[in-house]
Amino acid sequence: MQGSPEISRSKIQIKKRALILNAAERVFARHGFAGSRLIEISKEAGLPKSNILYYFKSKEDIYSSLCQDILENWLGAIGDISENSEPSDALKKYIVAKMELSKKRPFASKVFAMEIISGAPVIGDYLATELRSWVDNQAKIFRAWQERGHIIDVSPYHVFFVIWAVTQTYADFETQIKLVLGDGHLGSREYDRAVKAVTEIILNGLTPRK
Amino acid sequence: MQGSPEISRSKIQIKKRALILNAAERVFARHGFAGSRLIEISKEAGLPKSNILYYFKSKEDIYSSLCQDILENWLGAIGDISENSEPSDALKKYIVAKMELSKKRPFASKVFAMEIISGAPVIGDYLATELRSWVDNQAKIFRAWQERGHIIDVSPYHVFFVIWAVTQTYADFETQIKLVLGDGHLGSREYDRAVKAVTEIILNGLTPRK
DNA sequence: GTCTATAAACTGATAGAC
DNA sequence: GTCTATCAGTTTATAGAC
Repeated sequence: MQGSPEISRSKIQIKKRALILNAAERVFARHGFAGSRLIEISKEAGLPKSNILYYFKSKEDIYSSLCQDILENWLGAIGDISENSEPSDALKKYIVAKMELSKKRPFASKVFAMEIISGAPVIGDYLATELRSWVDNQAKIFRAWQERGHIIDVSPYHVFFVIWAVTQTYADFETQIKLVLGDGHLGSREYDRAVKAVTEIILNGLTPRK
Repeated sequence: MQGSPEISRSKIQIKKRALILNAAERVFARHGFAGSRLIEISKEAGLPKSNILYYFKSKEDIYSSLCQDILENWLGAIGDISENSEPSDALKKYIVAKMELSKKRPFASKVFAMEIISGAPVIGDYLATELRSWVDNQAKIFRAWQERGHIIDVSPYHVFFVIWAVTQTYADFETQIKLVLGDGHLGSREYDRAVKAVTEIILNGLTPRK
């Protein structure tokens, strides 16, 4: 997960690399790293295969560049949970932001899902360091809320596992959801229903009863 | 998803096929169908590669047999939700059963996750017919509960998507959970905490406030 | 920068000896 | 039933013409 800070690229390089990463995202989302073929990425990108290996030195290079790109995009899109806000406001914002991300970039979510199911060979280091310390910090805020009686007394870590699971399922298991709903596509109306159900269940679920 | 009812097999065939399917479950869980190699399955099973293709006619045959096996196992392990019981009792039973299945057979859960993320080419038909009609029936029970004011008014379908996502995350994203918790393994103590958190959040989340 | 040709290694599956 | 040998097709990656 080391950055590539010193590499200077021309305009066309930046453009083509972005085109290839975009195509790779769709291919890796469907077959994972090991199951994906360069020729499929090249077809998806509308480029000859050898052109792909001109812009990236290997299949692994494409994959790790993609993972890094997704990671940076996600970190930018989702903010922290601030201690000063009301728990319900802060959590709602977080959940809605994650649901929007699932809707906006479902293939990125699928690439991550496959990567983690495969044992996180590429992003494992990030999970164990940056993500872990981020969750540790958020957990402190949760504990403060719990001491004030604002949310129920459950492990904050598992609250995050629940939120992640639920919000990402609408990207990762889109196929299943479509087939069970009998809908050709997960339209905006159904997606709104999903956001409503998810936020209601989790927020209500975390709120104590007197 | 058609059964193979008429095929008679000797004892050794049954035994070796089970051994191979067990090995294949671990391999497919890690790399998905397209990313898995017969040689890896053979190593995992402790058999020479050509022996694998003596007991199964192709890689696809292994995979679809495995999917069918998992499906039957799951249908047997998890019962329906009965209308007559209290919603909280019925739902708690269902959630705990799903959590136990995730703990007991995590690789099976991962195979399914990868299959669905890949667009469900093999189990798609099952999802669109059997699973869909099962959920349709359960949804009616939910609607009855909602009319009596026993659970909150959200789409029953999304309640299932939430429950599935949360219970399966402890199998599928086990790697991430371990790394974030900083634990070498998801021990029984932590798993109990997970079951507690998940059931509390969902049951509390579905219970109306007067 | 782009594309054809091809090397070098691998993969699913089969044939046939034991 | 088990195992070695091997075929035919594929895959990543490189060399070199344009």
